[in-house]
Amino acid sequence: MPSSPRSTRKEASRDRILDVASRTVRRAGFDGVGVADVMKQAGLTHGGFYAHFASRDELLCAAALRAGQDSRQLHISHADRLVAAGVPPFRALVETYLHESGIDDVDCGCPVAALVAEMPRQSDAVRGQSHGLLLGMQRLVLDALGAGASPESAWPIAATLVGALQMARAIGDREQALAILASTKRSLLAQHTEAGTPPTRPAR
Amino acid sequence: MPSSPRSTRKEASRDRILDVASRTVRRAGFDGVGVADVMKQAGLTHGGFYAHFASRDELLCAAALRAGQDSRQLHISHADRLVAAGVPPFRALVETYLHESGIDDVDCGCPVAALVAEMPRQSDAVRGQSHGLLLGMQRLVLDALGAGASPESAWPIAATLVGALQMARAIGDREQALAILASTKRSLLAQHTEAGTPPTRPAR
DNA sequence: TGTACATCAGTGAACGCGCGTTCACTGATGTAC
DNA sequence: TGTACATCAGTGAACGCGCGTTCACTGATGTAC
Repeated sequence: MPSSPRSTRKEASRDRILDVASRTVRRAGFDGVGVADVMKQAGLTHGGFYAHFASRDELLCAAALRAGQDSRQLHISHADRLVAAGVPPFRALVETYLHESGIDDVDCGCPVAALVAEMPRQSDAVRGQSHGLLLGMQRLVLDALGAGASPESAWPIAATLVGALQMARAIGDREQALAILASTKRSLLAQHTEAGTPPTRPAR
Repeated sequence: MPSSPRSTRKEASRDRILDVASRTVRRAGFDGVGVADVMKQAGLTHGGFYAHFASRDELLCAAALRAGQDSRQLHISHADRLVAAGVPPFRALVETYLHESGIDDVDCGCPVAALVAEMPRQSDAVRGQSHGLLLGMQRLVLDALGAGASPESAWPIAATLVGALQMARAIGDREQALAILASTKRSLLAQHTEAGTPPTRPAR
């Protein structure tokens, strides 16, 4: 099929590499991304890597970006389904983010929860991309809060979501992990159920 | 001074190694702890390491334990000073944990914030110690909440503290980091200021 | 008090291994005539 | 339609390096007589 003007095969390879890397970085962190391993999982040999990326660091940047896009899309498609079924947006956010499946499906989960602690140690370029991930999460929360919410009011909520997911994953016992998710959901929903009132009114 | 019965010199070396390792693990994560580097910072050569620990993994266990003890002690001494000055215990917890200095002084800060995302990937032994760190933090929050609080009610608060500290550290901009800490403090204090009422009443 | 010896903490060279990166080469694809 | 050639994605061996771990050895400390 010689229809495409410029090589689509290389693009397909790069796409596969990025897909593997974006899952690996969420499962194993920035430190856990190895060039040879990612290439192998993408069905290639490690030598060809530098035809796609100038360095491992460039891969980390691209993987962080891709991870943000993918997880955002997955989150929104799930939350929107709840909203369409009549669930209020904020509750849809909380139920989606703190869903039980987030404990196991780490490699398609939230990259902020996976990477936030490693961000300060990364190169300038990777920290730049990471900053974008944090702002993306802030935006996600703000959208769920509705028009009246102030930008800063998103941070405590984002922090609670991220921290709870991390802890649920870190606790060995399954039952305790579910208890963490459940009590965090309850707490967040209790704070933001004053029907229509913009939450966490900033003291001015 | 031949007073001590059994060698105190080796114990002093081990103590120095552990002190370095407990700070390193909080600054650079489990992955960032290198045997040779830790020994060098402790004023020793790497060859002598295995006279003190059976393996790097054993060092990680001991370092996690020490980090938990040290940061707990530091936290309590700071919070108790506030309580002695008339600050309510829960507010003392929040002000201490989300103090600005926590952004910079990573290597004597909370090991849960530093390590939680890496915990699931560690060996059984290290995950065991890590579990202890999580329970230690739960206890810290419960103590600040007072007698009436249920154990599960500590999790959302611990998650919020951990997530906010991580995000403040990860955001490049100083001003934004302080904004995250400030808005999280406000949010937590607003939730738990119903004067004496046990917070986050679990729906039974 | 002094000499001989055992103990023990720490040294530094060496090991095998996996990593990121480079590079000469292969083999397939697509173009030129 | 067919042959010759250029392009290009990917291969696999090789590199230098730092890691965790091992081990023969050193030099100081403390005990025995």
